[in-house]
Amino acid sequence: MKSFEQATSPSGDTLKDRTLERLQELILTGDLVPGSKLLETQVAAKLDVSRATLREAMIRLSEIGLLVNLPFRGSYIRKLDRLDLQEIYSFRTGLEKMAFQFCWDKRDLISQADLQMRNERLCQCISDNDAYGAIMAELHLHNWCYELSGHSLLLQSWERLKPNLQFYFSMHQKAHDRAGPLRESHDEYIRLAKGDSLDDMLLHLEHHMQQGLENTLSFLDTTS
Amino acid sequence: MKSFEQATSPSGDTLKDRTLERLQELILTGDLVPGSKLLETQVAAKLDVSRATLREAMIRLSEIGLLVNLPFRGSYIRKLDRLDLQEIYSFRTGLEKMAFQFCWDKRDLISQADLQMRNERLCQCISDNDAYGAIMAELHLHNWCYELSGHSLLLQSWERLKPNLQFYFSMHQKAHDRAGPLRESHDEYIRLAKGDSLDDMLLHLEHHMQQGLENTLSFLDTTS
DNA sequence: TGCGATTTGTCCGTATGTATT
DNA sequence: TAATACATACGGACAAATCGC
Repeated sequence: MKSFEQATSPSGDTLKDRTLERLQELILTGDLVPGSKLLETQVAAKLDVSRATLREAMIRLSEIGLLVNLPFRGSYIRKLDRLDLQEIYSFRTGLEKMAFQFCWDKRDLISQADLQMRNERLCQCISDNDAYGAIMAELHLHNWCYELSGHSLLLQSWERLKPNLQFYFSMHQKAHDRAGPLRESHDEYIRLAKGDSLDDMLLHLEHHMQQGLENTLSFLDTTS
Repeated sequence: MKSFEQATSPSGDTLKDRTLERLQELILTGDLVPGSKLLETQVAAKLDVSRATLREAMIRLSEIGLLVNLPFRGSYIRKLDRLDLQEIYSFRTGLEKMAFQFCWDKRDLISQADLQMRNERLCQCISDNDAYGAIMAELHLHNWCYELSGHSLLLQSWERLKPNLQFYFSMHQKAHDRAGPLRESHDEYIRLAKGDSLDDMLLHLEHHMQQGLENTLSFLDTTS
């Protein structure tokens, strides 16, 4: 189990990996402002690592999409506009529909109880008005179908997309100093995910994601 | 146009990028045997680059999936079994269905003529018995819907998956010294892609991909 | 437009840590 | 257990490209 986690999520073992995580954290928390340039020597000093190690971490952050690297010109914190948000949500919708198609026949009592628990954790965060916790809980809830699908390419693709979602939420929460799209609990989502109609689930996913997108977009409009 | 190509496909500009392409070429052509270990000093000397530059290229090849990096143990050429092949094909099916959903309303006379041309190039390669050209032509044909979709995340995901497909085809072609799954021309695929029923297209995609997978799998069986 | 300052890209030598024998 | 081989990581160096004046 331990070795499996290390194999799929090679984090924390090497300094390069820890640097990646720390830098990602700095981006997600908003300590590094979107659009600003990262000076390698400066950031390397700040994180107390060599330039080479930092550069290796930045390459992977560029692949995720949190950084934009322009050859000979530097790396910049990714700036996300509403078009990017629409792409992320539409892609996410497609991925999650795939995930449910793959995991559908693998559901059992244990995994359903697991799903239930993840939802309850989300509900708890919402009622506690814990915005950050709610974001993480919601992502963890949606992680369920990808894990259950047993499809490594699909899971990998989702893991790459996930930081972008976190980035949005944190970005606007920081910018406007109020809770982001604190969504309603996922009752319908859960009910259908436990149900016996895959078509209904897929249809609901379209609606669910569209709702999430519109929530976030309208949230942006209130401040533009 | 030039700057756009550089922005979306950052290739050839830096030594790191050229090294990535050269190393990928060595893998795809079978010069580097799947499962074998890559010694950094040795490969760096062979490619005439520094270890740092090579490592930056290898990181991105690991993300694509052509290399497997084990911390403190080294990097190995990815070995692909039939389970990996099934994953690649099923994921590819999902991606291409997404692509057609996004590009469907963007089709026009010009893009349809473009699609036609790509198919004719493929047919030419097949009738010429040009196995390598056919592989490239087929991938270029399938590229059409991703480009037309205008969805950068989707295109990016496909671009990441594509080398894995090339890897398979080249792998077995090399191993058995005969043409890989030289598929029939994509007449039905083209006809439906030009037609006016998205549902028919999506349905055909499932069948088309399943056919491709079975062709490749049975091709493996003949030698196991 | 040009020139100096800054930064990235790239290389090298070396030291440390890990895995394997 | 010791020894070897290798990956990891560091610091300094230089050229080339970019940026700012």
